[in-house]
Amino acid sequence: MRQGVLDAVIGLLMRDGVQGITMDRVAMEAGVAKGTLYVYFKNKEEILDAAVEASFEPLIVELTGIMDADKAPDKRLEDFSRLNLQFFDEQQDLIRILFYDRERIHSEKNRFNDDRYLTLLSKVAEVLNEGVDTGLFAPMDSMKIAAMFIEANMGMVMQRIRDGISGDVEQDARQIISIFMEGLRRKQ
Amino acid sequence: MRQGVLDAVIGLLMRDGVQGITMDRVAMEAGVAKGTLYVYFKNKEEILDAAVEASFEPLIVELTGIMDADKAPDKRLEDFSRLNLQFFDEQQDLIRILFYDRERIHSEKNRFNDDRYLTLLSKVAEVLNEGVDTGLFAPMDSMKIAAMFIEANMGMVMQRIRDGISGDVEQDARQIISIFMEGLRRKQ
Amino acid sequence: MRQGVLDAVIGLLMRDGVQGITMDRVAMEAGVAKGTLYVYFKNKEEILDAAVEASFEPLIVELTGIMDADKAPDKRLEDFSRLNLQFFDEQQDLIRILFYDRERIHSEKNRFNDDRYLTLLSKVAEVLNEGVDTGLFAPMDSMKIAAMFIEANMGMVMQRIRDGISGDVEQDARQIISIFMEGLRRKQ
Amino acid sequence: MRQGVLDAVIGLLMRDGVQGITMDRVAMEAGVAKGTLYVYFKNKEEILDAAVEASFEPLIVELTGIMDADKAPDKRLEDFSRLNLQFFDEQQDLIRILFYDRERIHSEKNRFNDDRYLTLLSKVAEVLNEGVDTGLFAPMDSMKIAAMFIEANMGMVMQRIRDGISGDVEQDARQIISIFMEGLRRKQ
DNA sequence: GATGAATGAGTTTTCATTCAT
DNA sequence: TATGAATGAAAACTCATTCAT
Repeated sequence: MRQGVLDAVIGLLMRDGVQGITMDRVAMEAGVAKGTLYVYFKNKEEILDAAVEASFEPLIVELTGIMDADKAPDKRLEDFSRLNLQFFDEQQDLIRILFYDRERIHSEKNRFNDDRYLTLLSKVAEVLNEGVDTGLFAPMDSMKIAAMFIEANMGMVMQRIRDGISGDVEQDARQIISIFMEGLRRKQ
Repeated sequence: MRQGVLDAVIGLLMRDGVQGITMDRVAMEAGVAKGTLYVYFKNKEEILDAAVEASFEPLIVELTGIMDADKAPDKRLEDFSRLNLQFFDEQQDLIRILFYDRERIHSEKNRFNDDRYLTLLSKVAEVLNEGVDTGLFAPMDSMKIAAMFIEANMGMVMQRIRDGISGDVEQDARQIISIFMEGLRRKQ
Repeated sequence: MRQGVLDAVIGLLMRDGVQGITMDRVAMEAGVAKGTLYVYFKNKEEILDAAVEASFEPLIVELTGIMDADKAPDKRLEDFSRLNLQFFDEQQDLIRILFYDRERIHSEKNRFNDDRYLTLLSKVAEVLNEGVDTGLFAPMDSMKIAAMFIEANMGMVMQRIRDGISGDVEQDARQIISIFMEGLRRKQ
Repeated sequence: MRQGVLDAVIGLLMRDGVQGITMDRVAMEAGVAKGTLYVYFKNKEEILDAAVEASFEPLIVELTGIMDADKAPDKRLEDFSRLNLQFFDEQQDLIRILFYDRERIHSEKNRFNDDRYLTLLSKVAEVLNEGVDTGLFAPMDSMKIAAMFIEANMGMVMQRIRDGISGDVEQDARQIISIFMEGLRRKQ
């Protein structure tokens, strides 16, 4: 039931965007009565939050798993990029939710989203630090670089979407890693 | 008058976010009657768009100028990063608007924002292409890299804000450029 | 407009009681759109409070005037009783509101009603004190006696209503005063 | 079970007032399922009525007993006042219920409350009549005076509560009786 | 008897927009 | 131009009641 409602929200979110979400529509889409929504969720905000949470859960879990994997740091970052691109290729409409989500990141109300994002951020920073410790990377302010890395990945995701998912994931993931590993400069 | 209304919207957007914008509040903040808003703007959407346009106009103009400057491509990218960081250091509340704006980028309604963003994106891509042409950069899919670059810059901006604007702009700008130029890998 | 809404509320309150008040009905009765109600009042509670306030305003004003009149204290109390009985004879449906109102008096939310009631209470107590000062009354805890006096008057009002407004006002007012002046005991 | 539900209602009534009563809350407070309430009571109204009935039962029983006691009428009235003050000193939150109850007295639905109140009223009137018959009191419209007496007692109760239960019960009870017996006028 | 999930009609509230002045 | 009172459609939310288990 709860899950059914969340699925309905995700569906509507994908189809009509955040502004298109009304409790009426959610109820209809979920095939329950409007009042039922309030049995499981306190109010609209809570439904939206739960839906966003639910839709990114799998990605977060997998990305976190990757960050903890037993591989070289640069390989893990590459896996991160690959998985990220894949996920949004398949769920590109979720981008819209992501932006909804991101806006909330900086709102005072929603600590949870902050936490989730920040946890991932820290995980990436840890991997960068590992890379520094093992002599793979030069010393850096790892939190800032982690933020850059995540956002750069999202930039690539969005550009792919604008292009209509052109090019394959593998190649774009390597492209990201190549830049972060080697920079843009031509090697002579 | 028109400008006063736009300033009011910006103020509200900064203070309360997109959800906090109502025509009532805009009118009150601008010190005009609600009906007056409709003398200058067709509807709410137009007001929002115009306000976002107005607030990012200076940044866009300057960034565009930088992209067209007569400097080496890598220097121009460095200037881009520096200006970007500076702008958001001074106007960090505008971040909220940015997210509003971003969400709209992917909505079907708002061609303008798309255009503005895409124009900048193209400008950056052009610079990258110039760099490729002059042998400074290796060949690349310049639109994707441009998207990554812009988003990576925003990642840095956001991390700076989360840190409470720690570290100076100059250093962080160089950090971004260093990564995109040289990558993360330790030089032996 | 505001007044029209209040009149509508009073009308509904008299006809259907507090529970029968809905914003829909109020709007319909007042002949305005539902939304208009929210132009003049913040919410339902405020409308109810304002309506109760408005309906007792005349009585309060007159009773206050009587308490300040230039007459002997016992005469003023007699006038109080007479006016009170008269008012509720004419507006007996307001009794219902009064009871609604009284409930609110002791709720934590509604300071205003408290104030209004307490002001009248103090006025009556003052008159009693004057009577004590001039040697007309024996010393007393005037606030408590004032409360008793007001409530005793309301008891009479209610019994008159239960009886179907039997007996004339003049006689019942004198009855009240006679008790408070002379007590129930038979004079030999 | 039934009693547990009634206790729950009383508790809620005391804590949050009439408006705060929902079947949900009653069920939760009583520690039963919502549906169970409908096994023992037909609907919400019946629950409220039964709860009010239950809470005033002890007072009513005792007051009635006092009215039937084998004492002089004025002594019985004094006992009435004393018991009344005591009861509400101990249960002052019940005042709220009383007002709820009073509102209902004048509604068409609730015959029971009316009956209960009117029974007490009649009892008091009977005592007054006895007093008249035995030559203790002057002739009077005993129902009206009974109503005044009861309400005057409630006025004292409420003033005591407003004062924070100042003064002792004994003294205030005597004060009420003194007024009804001798009036306010100074004895020379 | 007891449950509690589900209901949906009814209610309050919001707010972009209009329009007579 | 400027106003601001009025609108009403749409939205959020409440809660007494039912019913299959």
